[in-house]
Amino acid sequence: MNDNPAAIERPTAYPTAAESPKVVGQTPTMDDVARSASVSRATVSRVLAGTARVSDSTQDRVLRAIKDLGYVPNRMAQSLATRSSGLVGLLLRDPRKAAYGLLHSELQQVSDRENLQLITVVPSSSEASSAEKRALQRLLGLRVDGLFVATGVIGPEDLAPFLSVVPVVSVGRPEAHDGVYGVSYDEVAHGQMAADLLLRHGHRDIAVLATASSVSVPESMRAEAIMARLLERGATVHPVRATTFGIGAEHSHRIADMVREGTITAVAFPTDDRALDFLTIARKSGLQVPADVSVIGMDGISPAMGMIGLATVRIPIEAVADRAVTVMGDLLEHRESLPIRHERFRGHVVDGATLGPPPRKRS
Amino acid sequence: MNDNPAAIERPTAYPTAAESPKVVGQTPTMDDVARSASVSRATVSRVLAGTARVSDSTQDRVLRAIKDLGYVPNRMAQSLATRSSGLVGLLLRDPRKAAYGLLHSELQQVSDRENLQLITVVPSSSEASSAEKRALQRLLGLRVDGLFVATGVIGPEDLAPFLSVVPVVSVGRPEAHDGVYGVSYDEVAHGQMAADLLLRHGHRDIAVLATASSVSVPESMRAEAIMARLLERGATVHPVRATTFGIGAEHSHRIADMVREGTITAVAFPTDDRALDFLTIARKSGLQVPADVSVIGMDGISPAMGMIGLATVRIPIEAVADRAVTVMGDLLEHRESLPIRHERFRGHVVDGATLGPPPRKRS
DNA sequence: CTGAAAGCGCTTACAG
DNA sequence: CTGAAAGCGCTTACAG
Repeated sequence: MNDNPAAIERPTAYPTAAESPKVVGQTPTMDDVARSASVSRATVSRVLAGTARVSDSTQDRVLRAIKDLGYVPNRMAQSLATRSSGLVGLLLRDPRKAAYGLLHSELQQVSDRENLQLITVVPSSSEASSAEKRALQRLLGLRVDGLFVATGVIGPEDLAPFLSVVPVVSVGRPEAHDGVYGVSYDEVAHGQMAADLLLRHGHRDIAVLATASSVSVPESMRAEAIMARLLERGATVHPVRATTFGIGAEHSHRIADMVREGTITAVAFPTDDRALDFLTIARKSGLQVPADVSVIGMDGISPAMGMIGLATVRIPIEAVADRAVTVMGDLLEHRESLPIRHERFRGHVVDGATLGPPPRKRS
Repeated sequence: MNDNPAAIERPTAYPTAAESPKVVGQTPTMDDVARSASVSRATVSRVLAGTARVSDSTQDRVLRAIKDLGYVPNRMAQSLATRSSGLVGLLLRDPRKAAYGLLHSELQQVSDRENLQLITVVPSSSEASSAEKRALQRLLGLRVDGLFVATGVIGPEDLAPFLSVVPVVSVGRPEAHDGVYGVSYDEVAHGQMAADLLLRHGHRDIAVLATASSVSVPESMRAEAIMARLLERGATVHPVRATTFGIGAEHSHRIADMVREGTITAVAFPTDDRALDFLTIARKSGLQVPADVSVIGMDGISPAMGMIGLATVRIPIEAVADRAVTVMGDLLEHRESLPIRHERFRGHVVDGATLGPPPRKRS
């Protein structure tokens, strides 16, 4: 968990002020407000809801009391009474990944705009599947009105029991259950875009890092699409199989060797991270990019990417988040009338400094 | 919001299967379980709580019924009855930033380990201060038992009214209210570490990008600490004032000019991002790093950083998250007896390929 | 070991 | 426009 040796060091502690500043008071309740404003609970509730007509003077008194007491309505009680939490849950896979971070941020923005209250739960990454189930339970226990699932491991079978209870939108994951509305990336198109860009630069002998689908479905889809397109266009494909999710340096070395042997003039990766790893290793071993080999990645999210100049395909996270929230809004309004679909959005190619024409044949 | 032109494009839609697979059923309630198991609600509750003794046979019947009905206890009702939500809220600033992403992930891990149920709310970034207040309300409305605040903008005055109601731990932000327990980074030490590293490499004429404290308190603290240490050690400091939060290319160009003029041999940045920007610009304009100028950043979080080889100071996010959760656990157990402190953790220096000895004096 | 009942803090017909 | 009362789905003394 904590591999930072400094963590063990005693922290600098600055004892401050006194103990708890105030007496620990009970949170004021609607009854307190009612009493303080000399009205009934019902009236306070009405003022809060802003729906029914309330005379100005009572309204004022109630508002004052609320302010004075620092009253915050208890949503638990509200939702119990109304049978609706007003909350939309987000099951998020891994906040450390830039793509998920951006997705989280975007979903949040759009939800806010649409007046959906988003609350996020992250399954602890250990014990992936059971953790995701527990996180799911947490959200369902909160009786969220809707659920965004942006996480890979949880299977349709876990989701199925709840589909009839709460609208679920699967976000940014390629595979989707028939009973679940899906909004995701068009990974096949992305693969084709990457392939086409390499072809356009004149490459014909191309390595592709092909992640096993057991490791990552999206990565595998991308790689397969790249290879299919290249073959279709008559290029020669040199697949390099990756069977680990982590970035394995061996792949990068293997590919560097292929460059030196003159077997390939370009290489495509299913993620920017993997491409970056290759770039680092290639440069260290004296290869020039793009003079000796052209490189393209996929994702386009990391802010560092632009500075490095890596060519890539930018996945349309913003569009996906936007659409997912719209769909959720629709589902919440007229649940049964919306036919379930799986929508896929495509991003755009980002040309970069890692792309050039193939080097002349070495003699 | 959505600056991706592809977003407008019609998505590929794959209509799937049928409409909603099942009839929309009401979520089963504890009463349903009780009836199905022919016991009272109280007994179901006891089985769920696992506290009181229940005969094996009833227990079995209840468990069966729960499974059969797919019963998930309504936490809203539970917390209303127990006056405790069992939830700890996290107010998170910006999920897009790698440092926050990692913090989020770590807090999640540790909370899980400590059996705290973490739920996260992100203030929509627009209208910073009021959005944060709304997000705060959302969490308080949920009657969280504790609150992590990992966001800069919200002021002590907004927090104050709730301090007596719910334990608050401020995480990773340097300034902290006297009434709030703080666990953060020792930015002063970090600044000194960066300064010392440059000095150790023999540099004496050093530029420091100094962010205004109105822009970012942590950045400003770091920069001030770097400069103070350098001066203390007899080096010549060339401050470059930054007054925007975004990365301004002008600063990088200015610093590059100072290198060419021979004014400085090294430069320190208060964030890796800013350092990266300089690296990019410096290299484009023909400067060699570290041959012409040494560079150090601060943060050490982005995965790309290692590949680039940027020297930096790695902030101890893991240690801070770990400690923050421990503190929260203590506060939840024996609230009044824990004196409020502000603890600061220090990270460690990461030497990198962007550091070298000062170039010989140009003639 | 088990059940009846009160109560948690709200909302919402139903009557004025 | 306003209040009394029932009910949302649980938990927890209090009695058996």
